[in-house]
Amino acid sequence: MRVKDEIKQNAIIEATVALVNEIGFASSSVSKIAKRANVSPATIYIYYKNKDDLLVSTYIKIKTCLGEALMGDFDPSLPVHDTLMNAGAELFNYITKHRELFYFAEQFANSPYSDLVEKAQIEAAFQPLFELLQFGIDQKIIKDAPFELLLAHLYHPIFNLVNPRLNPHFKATQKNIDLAMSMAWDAIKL
Amino acid sequence: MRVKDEIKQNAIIEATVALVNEIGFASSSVSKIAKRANVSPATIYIYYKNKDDLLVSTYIKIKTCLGEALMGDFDPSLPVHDTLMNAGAELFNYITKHRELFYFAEQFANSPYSDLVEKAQIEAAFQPLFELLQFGIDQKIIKDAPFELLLAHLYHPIFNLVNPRLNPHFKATQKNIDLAMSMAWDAIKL
Amino acid sequence: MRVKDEIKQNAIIEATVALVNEIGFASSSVSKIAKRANVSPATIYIYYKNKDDLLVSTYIKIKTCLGEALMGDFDPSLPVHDTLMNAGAELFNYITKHRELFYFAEQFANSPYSDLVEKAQIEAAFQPLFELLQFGIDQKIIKDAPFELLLAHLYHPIFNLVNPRLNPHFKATQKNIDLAMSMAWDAIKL
Amino acid sequence: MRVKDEIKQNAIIEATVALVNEIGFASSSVSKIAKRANVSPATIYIYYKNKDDLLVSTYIKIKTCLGEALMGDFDPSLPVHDTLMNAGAELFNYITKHRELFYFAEQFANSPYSDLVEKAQIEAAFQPLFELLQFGIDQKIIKDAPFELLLAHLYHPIFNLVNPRLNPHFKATQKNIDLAMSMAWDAIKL
DNA sequence: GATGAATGAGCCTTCATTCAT
DNA sequence: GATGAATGAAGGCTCATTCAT
Repeated sequence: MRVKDEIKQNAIIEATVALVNEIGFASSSVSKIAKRANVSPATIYIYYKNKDDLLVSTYIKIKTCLGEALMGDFDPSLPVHDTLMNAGAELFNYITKHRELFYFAEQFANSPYSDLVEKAQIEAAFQPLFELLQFGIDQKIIKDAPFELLLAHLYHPIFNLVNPRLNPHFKATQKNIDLAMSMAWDAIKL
Repeated sequence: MRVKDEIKQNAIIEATVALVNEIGFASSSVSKIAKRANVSPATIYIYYKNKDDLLVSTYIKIKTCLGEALMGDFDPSLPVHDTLMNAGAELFNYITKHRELFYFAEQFANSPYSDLVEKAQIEAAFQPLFELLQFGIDQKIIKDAPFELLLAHLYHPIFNLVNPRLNPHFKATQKNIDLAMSMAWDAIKL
Repeated sequence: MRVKDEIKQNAIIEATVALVNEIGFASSSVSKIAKRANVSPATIYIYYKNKDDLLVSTYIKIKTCLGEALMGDFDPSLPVHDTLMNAGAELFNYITKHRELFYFAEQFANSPYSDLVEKAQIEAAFQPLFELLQFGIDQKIIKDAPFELLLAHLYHPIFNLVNPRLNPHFKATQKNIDLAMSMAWDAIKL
Repeated sequence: MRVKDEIKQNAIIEATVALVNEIGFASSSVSKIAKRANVSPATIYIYYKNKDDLLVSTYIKIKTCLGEALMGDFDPSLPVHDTLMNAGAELFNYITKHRELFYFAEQFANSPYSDLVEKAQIEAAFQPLFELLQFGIDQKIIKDAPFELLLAHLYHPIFNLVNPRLNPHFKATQKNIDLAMSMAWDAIKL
């Protein structure tokens, strides 16, 4: 018998992301995705249970990747400040290099599809960051606030700024990014 | 006649917002909205050119309302800090009182429908805020950064935190909101 | 507004019956029926909740019609024997005149769709027949057997014989029909 | 090798019959049957040319079996009446013991699939019965009527009564079966 | 202005079948 | 012989929109 074809699966994922970015979430039908991936609609149902599964799986994959990119190389010997700023730079890097994936994830997270995701699964990928923040709080370097609050000020502005749908005029220059990160630090530092 | 019209139109808007919040954007069909509003599908096309127009108009209306609520009573005699903090509190108030409208707007802004909106039209509603920020910059009270950057740190964290889809665990207590606003001020103040 | 079009509805029913007889039950898709009825597939869903509803409704309509044809003019003054034989002739008449309807009903009754039918609804249409049989039993003209048993011998052979799928070689001559009915009488008479 | 084959083939047949009885004819897809039989869809195409062939073969096998069960031990020394009544009892026995097979066959015979069957092939299996009837006619024990007519009265009522789809309320007690057979005899005897 | 009927296009999914291993 | 992957076609149904009243 034939064996599942990784090339095919990747083509499906890429087609999904690309199409969603081009024509949006609601208009991206299974058959359009299939056509884009040069695959039969039925083939998609070999790799995914249904359309929801396809989208959710793609989102989780992206999000997990992002987590790894962000926190893959936390250096415990560095000061908290430096590590967080590095991660911010890394985040910006990742987004710039994988714009397609990022846009898809943003659109997904703000859509009702997001409700289908086991949130804990994603939070797990960000565990190291939580631990670092806790350490910063304990060391009285960072304000003693819930994680969500800290993250909302630390990284979310970047997410927001870098999204052309939300900030069409923003220029993602190095200077602006540095500025954004330094403002973020001002927000959370004690 | 006129009165009747407005009742029907409001019913349509309310149905749209409610349905989108319940079953999501893509699943909210015109006929479902019509049924929810106790109106014929055809009637919707009397008030709106098409489905896009219905959704876009609803979004713009909400966004304009929000702008008015936020900046309706800027008191030029108050310090910049106080005015911005007041507006933040007002923002939070508005969201709490009109959760439905807010959720709809967020989902809309992050969807491809957003691309259909003339952004300038909405920015106009926030002109007073821009002027205030510029004044703060000129007075060397606020960091000299592009408006988007300032706003991304000033109000966007609130938007983010208050959205249960993005932050399911966040408790919107007064203490947390105050904390968030004070962090926001730390971020933008010079 | 437009009003529901009886012509259209009849076209749908006729198309359903004709198609099912031609290409069979399982192959008769909604869109094929629609095409045959010169109607959009969507239109069918205005008149019927779904495919099952279309088929079940059609069956019930046919069965009810048959009941009326069979027992529409029971003459209480005639002997039981004559009434039953007349009804048999009527039954044969009806089948001959409405072969299409009959074949459809037979195929339906023996398919799993049949399970969707509220049997009581159909039995109601045959109440007069049950009463007549009971009268015959009470008068010691007919064997004292459950109704199903009597009917299985009285009319079911006709149903069976007249169905070319089950009896391709049977010639439905008057002589054969008369013979069949007289055999039926021999079976049930005391 | 050979043994293995037969096990697999039987699993396929059993799965087919069971599934058709459970979810009906039209919904029984090849892949569902395969899953039920713990076999790959492709495997079915090793044993059968296509889906039609699978169903038709299964039907013919059942029908042939039934013929053998019915007429396997005709005893020429017995009176015609006794032989026919015995066969009736045998028929009822067979149906009771192999309900699944019987239901499948009934559904099949009344569906368009039935048109694919070479009828002569099946009639052959019932040759002894025809000969016995002819003998009864010649001996002036049985009415001189076409075989179909005789059979329609002799055994068809049993088929009808015993099918819960057609007679949901009928109780197949020994008394009722005996009664049915005696009525059948009354119908055909001279 | 307001309506429910009507529609062709398209939705998601499964089908019967074949392919490559 | 046996398998699961792969597929174009078709399945039932709903969509955004227009028509006739």
